[in-house]
Amino acid sequence: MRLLIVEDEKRLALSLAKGLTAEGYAVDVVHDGLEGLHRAGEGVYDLVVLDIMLPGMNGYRVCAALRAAGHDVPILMLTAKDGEYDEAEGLDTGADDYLTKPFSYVVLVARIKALLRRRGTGGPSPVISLGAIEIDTAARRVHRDGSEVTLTAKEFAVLEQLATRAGTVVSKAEILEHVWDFAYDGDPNIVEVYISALRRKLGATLIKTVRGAGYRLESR
Amino acid sequence: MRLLIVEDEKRLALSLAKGLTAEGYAVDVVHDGLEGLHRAGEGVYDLVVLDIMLPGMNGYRVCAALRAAGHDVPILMLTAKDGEYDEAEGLDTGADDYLTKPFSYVVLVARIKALLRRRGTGGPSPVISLGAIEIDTAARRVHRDGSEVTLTAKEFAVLEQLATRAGTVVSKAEILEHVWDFAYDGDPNIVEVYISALRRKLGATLIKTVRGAGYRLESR
DNA sequence: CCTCGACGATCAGCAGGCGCATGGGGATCA
DNA sequence: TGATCCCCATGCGCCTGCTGATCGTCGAGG
Repeated sequence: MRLLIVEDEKRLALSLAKGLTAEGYAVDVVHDGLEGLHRAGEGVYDLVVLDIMLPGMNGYRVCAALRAAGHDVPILMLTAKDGEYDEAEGLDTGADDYLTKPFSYVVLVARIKALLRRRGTGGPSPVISLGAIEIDTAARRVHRDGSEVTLTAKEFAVLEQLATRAGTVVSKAEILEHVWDFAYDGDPNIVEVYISALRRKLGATLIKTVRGAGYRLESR
Repeated sequence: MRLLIVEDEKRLALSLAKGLTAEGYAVDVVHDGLEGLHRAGEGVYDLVVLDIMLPGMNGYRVCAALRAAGHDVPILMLTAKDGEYDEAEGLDTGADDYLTKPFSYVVLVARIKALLRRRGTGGPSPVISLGAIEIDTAARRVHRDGSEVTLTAKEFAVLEQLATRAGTVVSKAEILEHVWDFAYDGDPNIVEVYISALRRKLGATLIKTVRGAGYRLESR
């Protein structure tokens, strides 16, 4: 699950990025509106946190431009409470939710999860069930034969990526793209390491290797 | 679905055009940067494949000019691997994706499909059914009379190529061009080797030899 | 109807690449 | 400062992909 934060207050941006990374999301940060538009346009993000007051291009215009280009990525807007910009305008341009500064971190995380849940399954069930394995994406917990398995943040992110596309082959490049952030430039071997860890914890049969193509999670 | 190819290497351009036409896209080709800019500016294309080294006007400038004029058509850039031009610069000018020569045809098609999908328009149906044989392109699985047949990456690629054009004759040269790199110049016998392997796994009757012309997959 | 040449099919063997496992070092958090 | 997590590096084994040689088949022409 990969997020983009477009926020020019460096301290706030850093703080959000750290917290969300700890939650298990892959987080990229940009400080400029135009840059934010380009990155969000890549289509690899599952959600965009978008400040309104930005250098380069303000948040409303970024949001409107994304929607005009046909992107339906969930957008959570941030704004200062003091007039000039207001909620209605934000929602008008196509934002999915809206938060007024200052806000508490837990509220932000709750809103993000709500938006992702809304997009993810459409229904109220954030639990993906695959044979003996159950994945609760909201609680970030995994059960095997009823007993809980503890996964690290990255392990969970890789599993989630495979699970949301269960039954189809996901290439190593795609996993890298969605789980790691854009600063990462390392060995694709890292994916194999995490696949290996997941197999050790969840059983060897769950994840199938498709040589030369990627990995596939059986849908049942 | 209409594509524009801006590429001055005539052989490569022709080859791409033929292959993509076979995939079901309508393809136009121009060999000059300025001409490419004009055509792309007409706004009738769903995607532009844009080489960087071009007579008239180089690819970066074409791309930048299109973006400056407000066009958001997806752009896939092509470039030779040897320095001077680099990825970052391409993406900076507003390209959506980027491919280094030499690249394999299947990779190119995958990127094109990914870009088009990102824009909301879906690709063709992933499951191809031919009599007793079923090909699931997303899961990379093939079933014969209901039971799964395991194919290697290359075997699958050859089969996929034949299947997308089921009922028509596909020449050995076309298969070579589409499945192997453009740079590949080995023994064309390799195609026969893979046809042989596919017949062994899927039954001898599925793939018909058209002597002197190529192979044909019966559509049912 | 037979012969011959060209094209296609198949097989075995080899080298290289891909995927997997493992251990260690660096960063981060309590 | 200890524990955990993440990433990198290395080595190894197996499978894949390709080559080259041989065998089979088709079709034309005498």
